[in-house]
Amino acid sequence: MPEGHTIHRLAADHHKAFAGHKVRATSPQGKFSDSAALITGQVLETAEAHGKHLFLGFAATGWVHIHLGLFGKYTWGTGEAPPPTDTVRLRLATTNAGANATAYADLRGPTTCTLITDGEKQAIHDRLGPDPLRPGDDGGRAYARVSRSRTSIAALLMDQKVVAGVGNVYRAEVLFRHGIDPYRLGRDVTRREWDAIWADLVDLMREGVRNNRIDTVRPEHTPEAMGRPPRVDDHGGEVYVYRSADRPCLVCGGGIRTADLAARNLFWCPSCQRA
DNA sequence: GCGTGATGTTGAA
DNA sequence: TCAACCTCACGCC
Repeated sequence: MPEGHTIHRLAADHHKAFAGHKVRATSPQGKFSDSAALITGQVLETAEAHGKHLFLGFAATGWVHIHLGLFGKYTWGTGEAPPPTDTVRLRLATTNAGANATAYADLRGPTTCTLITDGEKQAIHDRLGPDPLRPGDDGGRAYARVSRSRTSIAALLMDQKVVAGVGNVYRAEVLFRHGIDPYRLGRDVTRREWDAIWADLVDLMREGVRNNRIDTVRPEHTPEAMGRPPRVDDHGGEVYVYRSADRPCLVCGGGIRTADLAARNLFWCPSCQRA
């Protein structure tokens, strides 16, 4: 689940469910118990995302900083919350006992779930690059780094100091959509190419927030439009190359390749993506 | 029941 | 470059 679109969606969902409400916070799993005690009874003022970082704002107490890492997941529900399982790091629930349906959110498996100050939050923003999903963030700032770098564009896109929020799926897909070989060096990416990549990330990731999944295939290339069997993938969305090494390229019919790059799986179509 | 892998990041070697 | 961390679903006995 967790690339930037997931986190921005979570920020919006927290806002909708909890903003302006006193919350009840518990940590059945234990690691957040002390902080949960401080949060309980406080009003959630705001929820914000930058890249893959989620910030829940409680005026009196500071911010809850959450990073899902690779395994972190949220489960949402309305009505009476069932007894939490013992891996729930943080359960937030509304406190109104009246006629309104109560809401709860269970967080499991995050890399980070801690209480931080304004200053600590600012330090996180400072070390993150521009985020295609933050209005006003500037892709040109990312290009300043990309264009000076002898690192591959595939590695640069995953570097959160360069662009915040892109993960392994968007990385593979946006490079495919722009016909760029993942091993091309950053400094060999033109300004025009980068501007197109950035604009595309803005579109794709907004769509990702809307649908809560990653879809990158243009209508004319869907398996249906190409007369191929529909794709079944547990990640849920329709993609060109991510985890697709077992099927022909939707555009050229050639083989999708996969390789290790910096301990992550890379996917690309060598005939559609030229150096 | 056991082994595996996954949309991520950090910190030590 | 590598191990560590966090959780769960899936395939294969």
